Amino acid sequence: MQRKAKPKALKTKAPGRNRAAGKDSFFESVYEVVRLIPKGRATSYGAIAAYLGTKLSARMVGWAMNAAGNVTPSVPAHRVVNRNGMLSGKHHFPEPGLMEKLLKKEGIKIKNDTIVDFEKVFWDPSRELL
DNA sequence: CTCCTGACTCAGC
DNA sequence: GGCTGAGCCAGGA
Repeated sequence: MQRKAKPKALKTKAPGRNRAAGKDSFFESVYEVVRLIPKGRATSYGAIAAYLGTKLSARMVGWAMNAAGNVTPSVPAHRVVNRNGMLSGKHHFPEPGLMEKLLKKEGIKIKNDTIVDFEKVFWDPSRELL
């Protein structure tokens, strides 16, 4: 699925661009929210993105996670999964299986790289935090 | 400065 | 009902 036909430079000063809590980089905001995720819970990129105001671009959340392993303290990226509850980022971890391993350790059941009862462990920042 | 990619998500076919 | 297309923002080459 290659992104063909790129819409040229349409960046007409995105009207949104909501800087959550006035962080220097929206990355830090993502880290903060992820770190706030209670143990035994998980959230989705879209949820975090929506909380930050960039729900239209859940990709950025995942992108931030990419750098998460580079920041301190370590961000529990394993608690962040896609909207389906599937461990999409497990492939990006230092070692495959580490993600579900950590989740299982917290009490979350994983099956086929997918969180069982994701709705139960789902943690919405805009709902729990707000 | 320009182009691309990327751990997503929704809508359409 | 599964897959493809398209949109989003931001950082790196």
